Amino acid sequence: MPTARPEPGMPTPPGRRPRKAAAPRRPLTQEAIVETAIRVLDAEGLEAVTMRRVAQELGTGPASLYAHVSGKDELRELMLDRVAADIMLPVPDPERWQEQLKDLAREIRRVYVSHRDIAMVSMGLIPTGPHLLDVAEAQLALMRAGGVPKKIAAMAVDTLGMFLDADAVEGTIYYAKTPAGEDPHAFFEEYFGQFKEYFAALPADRYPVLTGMVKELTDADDDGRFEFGLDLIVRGIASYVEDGERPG
Amino acid sequence: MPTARPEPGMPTPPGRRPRKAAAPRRPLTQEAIVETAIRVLDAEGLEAVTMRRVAQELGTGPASLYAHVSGKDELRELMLDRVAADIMLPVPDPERWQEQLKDLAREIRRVYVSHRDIAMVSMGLIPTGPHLLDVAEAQLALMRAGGVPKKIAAMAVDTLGMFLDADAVEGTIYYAKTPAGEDPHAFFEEYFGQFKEYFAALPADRYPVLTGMVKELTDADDDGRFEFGLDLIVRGIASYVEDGERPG
DNA sequence: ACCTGAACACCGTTCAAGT
DNA sequence: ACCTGAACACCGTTCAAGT
Repeated sequence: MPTARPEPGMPTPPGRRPRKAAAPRRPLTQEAIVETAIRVLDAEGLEAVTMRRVAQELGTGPASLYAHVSGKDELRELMLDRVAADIMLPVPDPERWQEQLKDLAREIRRVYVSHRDIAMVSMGLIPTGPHLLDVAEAQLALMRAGGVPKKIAAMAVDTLGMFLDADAVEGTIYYAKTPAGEDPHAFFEEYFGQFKEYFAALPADRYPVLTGMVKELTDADDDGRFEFGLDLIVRGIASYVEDGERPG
Repeated sequence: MPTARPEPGMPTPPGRRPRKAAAPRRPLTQEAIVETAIRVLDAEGLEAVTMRRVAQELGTGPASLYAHVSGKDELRELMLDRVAADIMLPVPDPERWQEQLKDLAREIRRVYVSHRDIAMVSMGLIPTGPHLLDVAEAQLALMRAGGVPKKIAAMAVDTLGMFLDADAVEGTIYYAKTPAGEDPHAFFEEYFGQFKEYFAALPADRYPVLTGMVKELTDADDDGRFEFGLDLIVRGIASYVEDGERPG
């Protein structure tokens, strides 16, 4: 045992000051950095994931991260790809491709939302990470199995991705705004109630249509909105399947 | 003329040091702050719009802005609403509501994209500004004139908004990434070319479908993608119009 | 009422120096 | 090769003090 590391539980001998507080248990690796960043993300949201904060959590300074990660943007992309690994992918069944595509979209939503506002990273990003590409491959495989032309499938994977990103960001943004320490649900209720009042008080002469449907506009539940948009998109994609091309 | 302000063109008399460099020409108002912020946005993107930067542009310190604006978030919302004032709104023609809704979407896209990544502010925001509400009112009016049920119209305005936001953000993110001083078009060409190579080099056994349609995936032009998604959404909305409810 | 300087508590990234 | 402390050039917001 040539290491000078102190035995756990033993006090520091006099005059033998430890370097900082506690040496990082694990040597710094890209994996450890990404894991730690995701822990911070889950606990406090994407905004809290700073180079300094992640470094602190690992018991070092921010400069140390740059040996394993090129910067903040790369760290964010690595986090997203790591999260994408949790998305369960279907085995294509050409008979049921539309329902399978919807289920996959729901699964992506589930995983994204379970990691706060991680979807923000996906917005405007061309996927290059292995797991993100697995997800794209699965979507394309379902559509192609269903007879969707290549050109259409290529654009549809984009449109669906935009929808999923926007929905996940939209859905988590209120939680992100919840002041630390407050109950997110109660805050949300409060927050949303204010908007109902605001819309109801709008001048009817300037906004005749809007003020005539305040109830419909403010009652829209998240899941209903998601299912509505998803159905629109999947039905739209299906409309491009030429009858002869459809297997089964 | 009781003011001690120096005559323009005159040098500062000895021993009469001016407060800073030059006094702000206009007194600070919310309007002037928002205008200045939009000028910075147009020139350098949303990220460059900081309280300190806007203050500097107005010849003051950041603390001075807080008398007219509650903080950075409010300033961003005010900027978005100001920009939304430029969106030209249609007079509903029930016969052509689908084409009018598409045209309005194209107009929103045009205005958003002409102000860099301003759409980022819209993402996950419940519209409350007068001009943003005008736009929502116009969309709802078109759909209602076309016979779309209230409940559907309420959700559709949300879905369409998500699509427009995601598209505008997606479309400007590359420009936002262009290093200062470089030609955006040349950078974009370079940047995108690298992705083509990357996709072409992907392992075909793990990504069989994807690697079989690299051309379709990387050729997708922005406008084509937008029109595809827009058509999907508008056709989807139209499918909810009950035949009896349609005027004409 | 409005504006200010200074301060507080943060950022991402670089770099020379250490091991 | 990896890690570090210190520095650089920034952030948003608050607050006591001025006019």
